[in-house]
Amino acid sequence: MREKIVLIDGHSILNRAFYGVPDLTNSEGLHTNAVYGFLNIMFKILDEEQPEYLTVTFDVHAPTFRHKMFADYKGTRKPMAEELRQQVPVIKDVLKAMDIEIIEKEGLEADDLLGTISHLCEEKGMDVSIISGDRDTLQLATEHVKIRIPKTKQGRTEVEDYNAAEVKERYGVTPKEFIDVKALMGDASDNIPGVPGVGEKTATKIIQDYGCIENAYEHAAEIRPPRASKNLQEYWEQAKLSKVLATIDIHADIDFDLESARHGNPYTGAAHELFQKLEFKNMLSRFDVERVTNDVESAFREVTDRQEIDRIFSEAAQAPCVGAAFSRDPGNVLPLFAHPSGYGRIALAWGPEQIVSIPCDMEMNFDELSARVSELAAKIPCFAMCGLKDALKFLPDLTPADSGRCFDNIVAAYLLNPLKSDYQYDDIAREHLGLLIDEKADEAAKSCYEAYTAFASAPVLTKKLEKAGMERLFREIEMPLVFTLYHMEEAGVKVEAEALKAYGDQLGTRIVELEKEIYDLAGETFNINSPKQLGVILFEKLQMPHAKKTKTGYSTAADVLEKLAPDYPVVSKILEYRQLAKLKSTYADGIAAFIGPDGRIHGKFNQTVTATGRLSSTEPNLQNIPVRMELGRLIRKVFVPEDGYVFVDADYSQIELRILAHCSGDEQLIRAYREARDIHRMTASQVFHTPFDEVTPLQRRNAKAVNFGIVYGISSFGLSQDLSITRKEAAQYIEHYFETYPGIKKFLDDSVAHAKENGYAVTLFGRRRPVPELKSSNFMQRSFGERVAMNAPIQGTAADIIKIAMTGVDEELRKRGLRSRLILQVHDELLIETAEEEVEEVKTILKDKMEHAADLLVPLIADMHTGQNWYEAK
DNA sequence: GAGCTCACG
DNA sequence: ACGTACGTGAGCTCC
Repeated sequence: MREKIVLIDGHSILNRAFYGVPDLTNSEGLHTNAVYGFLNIMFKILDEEQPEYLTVTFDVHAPTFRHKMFADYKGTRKPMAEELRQQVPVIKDVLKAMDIEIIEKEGLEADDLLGTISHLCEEKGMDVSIISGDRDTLQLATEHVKIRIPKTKQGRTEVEDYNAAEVKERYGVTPKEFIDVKALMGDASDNIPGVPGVGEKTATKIIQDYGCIENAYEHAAEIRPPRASKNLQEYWEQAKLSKVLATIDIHADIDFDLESARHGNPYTGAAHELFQKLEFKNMLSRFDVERVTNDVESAFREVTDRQEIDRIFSEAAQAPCVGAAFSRDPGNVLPLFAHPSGYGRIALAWGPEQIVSIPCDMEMNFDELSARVSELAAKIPCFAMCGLKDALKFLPDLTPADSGRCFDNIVAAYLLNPLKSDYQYDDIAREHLGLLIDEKADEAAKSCYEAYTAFASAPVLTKKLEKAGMERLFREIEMPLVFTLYHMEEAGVKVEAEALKAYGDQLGTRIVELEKEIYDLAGETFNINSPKQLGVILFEKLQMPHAKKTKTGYSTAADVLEKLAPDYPVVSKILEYRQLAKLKSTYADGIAAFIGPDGRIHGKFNQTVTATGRLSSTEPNLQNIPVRMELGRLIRKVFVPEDGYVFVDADYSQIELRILAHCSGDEQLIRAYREARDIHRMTASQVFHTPFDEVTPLQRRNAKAVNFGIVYGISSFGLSQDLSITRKEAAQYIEHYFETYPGIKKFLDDSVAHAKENGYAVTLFGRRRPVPELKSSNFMQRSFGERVAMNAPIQGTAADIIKIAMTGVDEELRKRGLRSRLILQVHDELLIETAEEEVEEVKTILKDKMEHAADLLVPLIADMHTGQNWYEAK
């Protein structure tokens, strides 16, 4: 049995994969499609061939590819796309992690490496498979050297195989003759000139007749067509040069040690780690978890003995840092002792060898156990958990005053990279500790892992935060906020269930009426909620002119329908139906489902979701309750304070524009805010060259839109859409705007330049938002990155500021022993459920904390309102 | 689960 | 020329 080696043409396959696999990115924004495709091809080949040896070759400096798809008519080479370039070091890392040999040698092309190695191996009596996307390598095919060209078709990989016989069959010449064919026909992408006037057909014919170009040259007179005959003689030197260029060197001077190419077990721990990071989830099944376990587990202990538990708590109390994890234990046979929340086990870690998991049992229920952890947490220098907010309910000894000694590893990981979709402890362990967690571990071991991760990653994360200049952001804004958000969620907001039900019923009645009217006008019944069906009715059956299309069909979005509404009564009805259906399903019925037994909604405020640093709100979303339209706004009447309380609401006046004024240092804008001028009117006056007092309402509205646009990272197209004006007009507005406020132009340019240089945008308080899109070779993506780079510092700074205000307000209310509570945040607005006798004091506190949350070059203004419900207070 | 639509700042 | 405003979450349809 002949031994076998697989040789992979690294760049060529990576390139194939890049263009064959749709754009994939992991949650950190790293492009991964080429790496993914490469590995798919490699695994397929390895599964099939089971070779004894494996090597991947790369060109050392490969700014370009030889493949034709990159060549333009001049034969020059296009630079590699940035998204692909990024992935070259990644695939090399992956291969290294899999213990797969990589060969690259300065001054040698990958083809020459492939040729030489395959020749060496064949001489040793081995079979060789060369995996390449490049047909140039076909000249290397022999009886024992097989060229395998993968094709990615609709996600499936098919491979074309060529030994010498298949080359002859397909191209009519032997592999050696293939070189001569190429010497005659040339190859623009490889800068091989060939002989003018000789293409593939003629070249093949000539070589079939004469075997090589030298013999053809001797018989040049006989060659037909005459054009080829003449040119072969005239360009003979060029033909000889072309043959040299086209010939792959099979005797290159390289050190090749077969043993180091031996194919062992590629499924290593390091590879597993990388695959997780790249989020190649379906490839993880190739890994045998047993092989990638680590030795942290050997320190794990499950403890049930009372005396032992006592010893643990007294030992941990002496430790500088304790990591903890509360876990739900679905396998617990004694759910009796668990908390109603499901928590039934607590793990603690206070050293690399000190990792214990304590299940609840008949001698200690969860409340007792957590009470001991609470005491412990309140007296040690550092208490770390992956997700502290949800644990605070069981840690009554921890107060906001202790936040400096608390460490939420998830919040820290979020600050370091806010683009991820979630922050599980095992991801933190892998990313920040290089620790792989055995997915098959039982609950006891998993809780140990989580506690250990909290304990061990805290110093690592701290270091990284310091290095990124985010330590104060973390310590002074985010960690205190954990407590404030916990307080807000605990407090919840009272909702009048009956009134909400009545509102929903009212909507329901009207919806039924509208449905009937729409079906009458349409001449048939259909599902109005289905954009697909609606599109067919409007644009095919009723023949309305369709302005826009989506990927899948007609657009039926509101802005399209609004243009049709004046001409088609049915469209107005559909718009009204849509509005009401939304209000009923999302708000009336949706919100009602979250009212708890206490008559209140305890929605979640998420601290680690948004890219910019804002909070997000879920279950339900309390940050998008209707306000712009009166009918929707009425819903706010069911959000009420407790008896004896009123709502005090405050919202920042134009906080983002004020931040822009501060950050840009633009003198005009700063002066305007200091003088409390009407900013939109002033902008209109200057941009449209109109005296301040003569600005029309339309001009002011347009100027307002420009101001908004600036904050979003303005584009003439976006502005023109928003204002329904031409792009040219929009561009003029912007141009005038920047002439008026040169400081702002400079600030926005600088923001983009900073993000391009550093890879992230940054807020006034040091919060970072990575902008990987800026490196994209795709115009649209890159433009998006530029807008993000302009918007993120502004939106993010506003988020920083209101977070400071929130903790300030929450802590002040508590410090003064008031009964009033902060209950909602809506980005630039805070709502306080205020005890009637505390109203004046609360208003003072709220206004003071909001307006002095940051010291800017312009005043921060919070507008205050009170009311008996949210509708009145806004 | 993706795509569309629409509610908010 | 390219096709778009920035940031979210939820309900619905349809594959």
